[in-house]
Amino acid sequence: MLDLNPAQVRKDLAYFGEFGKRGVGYSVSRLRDHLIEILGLQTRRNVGIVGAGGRLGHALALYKGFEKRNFKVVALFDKDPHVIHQPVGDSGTIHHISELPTIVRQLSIEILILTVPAEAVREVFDYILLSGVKAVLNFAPVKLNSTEEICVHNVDLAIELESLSYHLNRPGVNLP
Amino acid sequence: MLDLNPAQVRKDLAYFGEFGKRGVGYSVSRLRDHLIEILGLQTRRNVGIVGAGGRLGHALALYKGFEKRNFKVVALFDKDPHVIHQPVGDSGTIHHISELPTIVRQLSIEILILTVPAEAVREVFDYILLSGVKAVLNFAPVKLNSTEEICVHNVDLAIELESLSYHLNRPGVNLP
DNA sequence: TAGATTGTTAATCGATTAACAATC
DNA sequence: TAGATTGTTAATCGATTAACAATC
Repeated sequence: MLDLNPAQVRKDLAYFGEFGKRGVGYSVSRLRDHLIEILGLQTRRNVGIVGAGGRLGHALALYKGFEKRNFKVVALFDKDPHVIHQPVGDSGTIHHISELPTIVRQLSIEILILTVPAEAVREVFDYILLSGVKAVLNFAPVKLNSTEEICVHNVDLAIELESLSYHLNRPGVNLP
Repeated sequence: MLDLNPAQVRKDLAYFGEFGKRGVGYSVSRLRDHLIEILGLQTRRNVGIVGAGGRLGHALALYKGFEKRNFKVVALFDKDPHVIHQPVGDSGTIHHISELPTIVRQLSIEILILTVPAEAVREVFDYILLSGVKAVLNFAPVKLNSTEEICVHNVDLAIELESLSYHLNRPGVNLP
């Protein structure tokens, strides 16, 4: 499914330890447990959404898929005074971003999802750095770089479309 | 900004042609034009959203950022009879997915964005294959593989969080 | 013992980087 | 000519794959 050959799978697993028995194979359920452990997926992670007043933030706040994968949206933030105190689903009401550092610590939030417009990113990111959070998933079309302090994953929807546009121009170069 | 060295930039450009003058450098605006040409971003691409009745589909349908990057959402689709004929922004009303193949051809849609629940993916993807569209951006948590026929990019939000979870477990391994 | 499968070492391949001739 | 910068070839590095001993 992932286009890997057996040697590569064994090599990658070897990086973390020995999980199989020579001549026998791997126990699927025990291997699964090891992978959950390696990825840190045993413990539920608390997540906050910054820009929850926007449509994307709203959609993600109400998305049921995160709970199934052991992530829980526990707090919502926005800059716009009009949406503050608005309730969204069962993640409580929207807080002003100035409260972010305090609430992140109070609720042990480990990951922040950023869904603010490009213009707001710099200001909001300062609050995020202040909060001490170590992981950010950024949907704003502004690349944020990871540092020793904080790990950022950037998801830029327009770039995804641009990448598909490139493939449309050269048929046959589809495959991975 | 991208952590590339000069040699790598020259190498990558060389793959597509010669865009600079030795001893002088690159003309920024002409290089920009060449890159736009290579990525196929001169022409506006028509986009359809499948699963526009859901919150994510709805958010993407109303997102202003795509137009700025030369993509236009021209049609919306869903399976749910309750949302059919509902208007969303200025992309018209929501059509039933059975109309997808016809409308894709009528409106010259080149890219489809998939925002349906996991259970609906298989059924919907059959209509997509039927439509002959060559590029798909899939947000459903079900990996779809590219073929000679169709190029699929998968964006799985839960996997992004899981990846961040892994980094939370090993501080210092943040950098790219 | 014969067959199978792991973990690991060695060989291969491709991508990144360094070096340099060509050019302004 | 001296200095700078490209395009390209060669060297280096790392990742993938193949081979094989260890083990059941």
